[in-house]
Amino acid sequence: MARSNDAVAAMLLEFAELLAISGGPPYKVRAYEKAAQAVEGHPAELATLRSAELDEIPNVGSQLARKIREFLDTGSVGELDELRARVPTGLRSLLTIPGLGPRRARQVYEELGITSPDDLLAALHEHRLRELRGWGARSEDNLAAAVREAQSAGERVRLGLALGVAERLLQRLRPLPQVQRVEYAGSLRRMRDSIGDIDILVASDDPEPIMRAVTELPVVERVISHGSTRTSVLTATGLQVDVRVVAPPSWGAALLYFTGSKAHNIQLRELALRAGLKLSEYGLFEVETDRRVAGEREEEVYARLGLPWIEPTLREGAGEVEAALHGTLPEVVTRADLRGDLHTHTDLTDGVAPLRDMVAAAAAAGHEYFAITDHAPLLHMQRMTTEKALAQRRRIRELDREAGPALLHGTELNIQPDGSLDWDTEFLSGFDIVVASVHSHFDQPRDVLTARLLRAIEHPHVNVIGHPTTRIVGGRSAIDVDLDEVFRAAARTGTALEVNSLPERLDLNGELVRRARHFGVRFAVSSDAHSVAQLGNLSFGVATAQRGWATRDDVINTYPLDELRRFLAKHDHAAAVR
DNA sequence: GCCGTTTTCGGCCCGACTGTTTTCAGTCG
Repeated sequence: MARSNDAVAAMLLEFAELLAISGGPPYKVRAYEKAAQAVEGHPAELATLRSAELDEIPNVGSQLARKIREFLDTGSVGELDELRARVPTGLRSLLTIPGLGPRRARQVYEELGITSPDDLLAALHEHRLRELRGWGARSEDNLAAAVREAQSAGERVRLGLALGVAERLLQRLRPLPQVQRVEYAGSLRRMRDSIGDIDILVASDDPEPIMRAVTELPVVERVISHGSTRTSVLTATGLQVDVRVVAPPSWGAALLYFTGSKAHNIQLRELALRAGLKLSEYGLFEVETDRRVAGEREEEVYARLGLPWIEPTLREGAGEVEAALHGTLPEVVTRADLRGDLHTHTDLTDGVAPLRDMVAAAAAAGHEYFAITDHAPLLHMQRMTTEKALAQRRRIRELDREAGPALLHGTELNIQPDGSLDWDTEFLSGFDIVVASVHSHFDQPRDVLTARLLRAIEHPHVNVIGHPTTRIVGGRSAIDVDLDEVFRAAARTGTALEVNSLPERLDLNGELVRRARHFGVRFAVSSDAHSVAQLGNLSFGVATAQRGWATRDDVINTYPLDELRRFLAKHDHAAAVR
C-alpha cells in the first residue's frame, strides 16, 4: 500500500508539528501542513516525478520541493533530523491530547520538563500545572479529564453507525418548537468512511432552549462546553456531538462552514478575500460595507464566489475548488444514476434473506436489473455446490419472467492464494456476471498478492474484482499490492473494480477510486448485501465513488442493460482495445 | 514557506468557547 506520497505527507506533517512545538512561525507551520495535504492528494506517484515537477504541485515551493527530493533520494531530511534532535520524541504525542496545543505542550516541557503523556499524568496528579502562568485549577482539571478520555479512546466510528446516531438526534431535535431547520454536517455529511464526531446545525431565532435541550438529551454522558449558540457533549458511547445554532438567514453559510472540510473552507475564504469579500458561518459579506451578499443557501455562497455548488463528498481541499474555478470539476455519479446492483447474496450461502425477498426488495428500490452473486464452492464454509448453483439459475430464470428488474445470475468466486478460481472456464461462461474476491491469505508478499490479483483480472470471465483491497474500516488494513499494476490491468482487460458499499468496507475507498480513474478503470458500485436492509447501503458506495470524482460513465451499473451486457462480454472489450 | 487580476514583499480564514485574565491567549473546528 505504501505510496511515496503518503510517506512524504507524514514527513511534512512531522516537520509541521515539530516546528509548532519549537515555536516556529505559525505561517511556516501552516505551509508545511498545506503541502502535506497537497502531496497526499496528488494523483501522480511522487517518487516518479522530477524535481521541477515537484515544484509544480500547488503549495509546494522550491524549498519544500528540495526537502521532498532529499527525502525521496535518501530516505531522510537533514533539517528534520536536526529538529528531531532538539525536540524530545514524547512531546509530539502530547499534541494528540484534546485541549493541549503546541504552545502549552512547549510550556509544560520548558517549565516542568514534561516530555511524555506519563510525565503529564504525574504532574497532573501532583497539581504542578496550576502553578504555571495562564493555568489554574480548572484548566488542570479539564486537561486531566481529557487525558482520561483520550486513554479510554473515543475512537472514530464507522459511517453507518454515526449516521444512525445522528438521525436519532435529529429526530429528537426536529420537534422542538424553536427549531426551524436541523441537519447533520461535518465529516458525516461529507460521508467520510470514519467519523470522529457528529456536527449538527440548527436554524433558529431562539437558541437558548435548544442548547439546554441538547445538554438534557438522554444519550448525553457529559457536557464538554455549553454556550449560547454552541454546545458540545459526549455520548455514553464516547462519541462527541457538537450542536451549533445560527439564525435562518445564515443557514447556507453555516451549513457550508460546518460541513467543511477545513481545507475546503480555507480555500473558499481565501477566494472571498481576493474578491473583497469575507466568508464566515454567518454569511458572505462585503469587506468595505459589511453588507451581506449571500448566506441563506449554500448555492448562493458558491455562486457569489464564482463557483458551482460542490457536492459535500468532494469538499476535501483536494483540488475541487481549482477544478470548479476552471470549469473542469467532473459531474459525479449520483444514487439516481444507478440502474442496478451487481453484488448480492441470498440464504443459499451466507445471506439471510431468500431469493424472492431480495428480488422483491430490488424491485421496490426501482432497480432495472439485479445480480445475485452467491459464493462459490471454494469458500468451503458456504457449502455451495455446482448443483445448487444450477438450481438457483433455474429459479432465477423463472423469476425473471415476472415483473420487476431483469435478473442476472452471477457468483462471487474466491481468488485462491495462487490466483486460481472456482469452477472451470466453460462452467463460468454460463454466468451472466462473475465477481471475484480475496477472502483469505491477506499477508502474502506484495509480488505474490499482485500476481494473484492480476491472474484473476486477466481471466476471461471475471467481470468485477470484489472489495479489491479487503480493508476493514477501523480494523484490517489493506492488502499490500502494487495498485498501479492492478489498475493498469483492470483498465486494459475491461475488468471493473468494485466500490463495495458496506460501511465496514467502502473498498475501493475514495482516494483509490480517484487514482484508478487516471488509468481508465471502470467501477461497479455494489451493495454486497447479505440482507434486504443492506441493499440500502448503496448510497454509501455512491458517496465513496463521488469522493473519488467518479462520473456516471465510470460506473458500469449506471449503464442501460444492453450496454452493461456488452461490458460483461469481456472478450469483446479486449478485442476492441487491440 | 507559499503565493500574486490590488503584491516578488507582505500578507497569510474566521469565530466560539474556556479560563485566566481585567483585555487576552490558547485551542478547536
